[in-house]
Amino acid sequence: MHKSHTSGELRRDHIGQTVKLAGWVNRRRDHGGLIFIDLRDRWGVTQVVSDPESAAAAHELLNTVRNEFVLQVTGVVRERPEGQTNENLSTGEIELVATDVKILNASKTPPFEINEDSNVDEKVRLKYRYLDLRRERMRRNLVLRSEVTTYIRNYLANEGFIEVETPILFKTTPEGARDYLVPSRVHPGKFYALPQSPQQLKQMLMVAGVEKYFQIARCFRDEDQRGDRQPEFTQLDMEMSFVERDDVTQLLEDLMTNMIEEVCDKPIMQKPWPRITYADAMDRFGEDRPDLRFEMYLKDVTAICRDTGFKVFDGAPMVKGINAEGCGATYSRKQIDALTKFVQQHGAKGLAWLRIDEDGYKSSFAKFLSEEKIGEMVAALDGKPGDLLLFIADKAEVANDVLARLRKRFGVELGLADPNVLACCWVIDFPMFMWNEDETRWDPSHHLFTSPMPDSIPLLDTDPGAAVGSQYDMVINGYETAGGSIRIHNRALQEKVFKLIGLEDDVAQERFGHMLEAFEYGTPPHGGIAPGIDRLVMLLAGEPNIREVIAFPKSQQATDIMAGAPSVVEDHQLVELHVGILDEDE
RNA sequence: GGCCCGGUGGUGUAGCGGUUAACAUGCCGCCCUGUCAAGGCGGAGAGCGCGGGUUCAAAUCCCGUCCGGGCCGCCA
Repeated sequence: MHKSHTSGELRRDHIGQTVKLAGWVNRRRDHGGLIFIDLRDRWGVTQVVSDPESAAAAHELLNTVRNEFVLQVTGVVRERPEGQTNENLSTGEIELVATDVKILNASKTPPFEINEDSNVDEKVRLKYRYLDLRRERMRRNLVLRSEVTTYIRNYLANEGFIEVETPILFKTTPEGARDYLVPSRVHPGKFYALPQSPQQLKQMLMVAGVEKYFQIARCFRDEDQRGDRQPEFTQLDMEMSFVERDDVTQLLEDLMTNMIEEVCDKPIMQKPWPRITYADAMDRFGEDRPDLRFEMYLKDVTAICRDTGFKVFDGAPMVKGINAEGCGATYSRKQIDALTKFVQQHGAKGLAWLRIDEDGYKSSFAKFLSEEKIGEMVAALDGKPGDLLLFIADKAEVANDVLARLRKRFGVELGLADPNVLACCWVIDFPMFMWNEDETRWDPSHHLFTSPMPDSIPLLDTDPGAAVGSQYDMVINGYETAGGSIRIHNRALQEKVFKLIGLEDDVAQERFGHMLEAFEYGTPPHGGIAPGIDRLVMLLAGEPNIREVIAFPKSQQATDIMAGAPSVVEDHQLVELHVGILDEDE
């Protein structure tokens, strides 16, 4: 080893010992006759000091080093002089007096500061990701991520789970997201697909009698990027046999609660986690992934708004509102106009607003309504002087969606959503299907293998829209961080669901015949869930996007800026794969 | 596919029709034995993503394009 200790571990106890450290020059402070080097490695920083008298050669060499040089320093641990300790440093009570210095490697001046948390263009950070990862923020995130996965592995191993790897080269499933395809060399014209998740494979493991499976699995979806979406991402994929919904949610809730309290100092807002039905979530939050860190519930005032004589309200299927408390006093007309623009961008026709003053109202719509109706609306939203009430009148989907976005916007803008708290909850009782207007058929609201709740099985024949699925989502601070369900384990039921979502028999057979057949060989009841590791670590780390918790993320256009992927390939490689490139100029 | 924001020394920013393109930091040199974002003095470093246009004059205005980011669509 090039070092005997790390740069984070030397303390008073080591005083007098001769040790060897190796790491990077974090900072150099040259006093002429005396040079200080902050030597950094993954574990911390230790101050090295040159002694020009007893170690002239070492001093000379330290004269020539610069930031990010890689050094090996041999020296004696010494107590710092009276009044010279550094309380910001875990090693701040001691320093290493260099007796011998070796430059293990020099470094060019880095393109940005490694030793401070300065803002740097993402382009530059991603191009030099190996330098970006040296910085404290990224180092901390890498460590946190490792702690999360290590904790999960140990916990699940203790619970009797086994980790099984599943193929990366698998089969296309066109009913999901767009697949990444890999051409087959030995089968001209045929393609593997990278898995969007190991869904089918983990169910096959249940057929295989594994009973308790997990995997830290890489998943691939060829869709456009967002701050919380990358083309490849990581899930804790889990599946269990002989379980019901509450067994799965209980296990995951225990795992997550213990894990979070072990690796993260953010408190969990409520334990046990609230369980919210889909209907309740839509009613109070307008969405199925509510941010529970603050209230500002949506209030349905449709009934009040009937027969008002105001066309916008009378004609709308739904009128719903929120109370931005205190904003009546603080929001300017210009800010309200910005909110109007915001809701229009998301599909609402307009924003009806009402400011409550001490002596009356200021409003975009009050003049069209009776004093009495306005009083009822204000009462419904608990409005008081200084408040700003905002209403959307539209189809239920639009009113809910837009108000949910407004609510989340206020959560940030008004500082209602405490970034240091984790509000975890379960959303349950999802509808089994969502009506797809464009294709005039039912779409599964989770995926095609989700079982209906036992009571809902008869509804598949009579009223599919009313059927409740066994799906459960784990939501943290408004992010969907896991989704799972109890699966169908019966061929006839699976075929019925395929039929309902418009999968022709022969297509179902071609794509999922292996599963249907497997269900005929003693498949146990089973279910599972898959938390997204990237989002989870992002929330624990308090980062604004998942790129910050992925060592080598892709850009928004799905490229690797450091290596330059994707790239052109040699013609002979294409020939081997029986692949040609279309000329798309026309 | 669409909308929005951004691209100016190595890095982060200012400048938004006429400037010697400014500031901070980093970098280089000299001085300096107790600093820890060390300090002092001096210096080098960009012609403003790229291409075209308007203008007497463009980093500043217009068009196109590339790149990064946010969002809509998309994400069973």
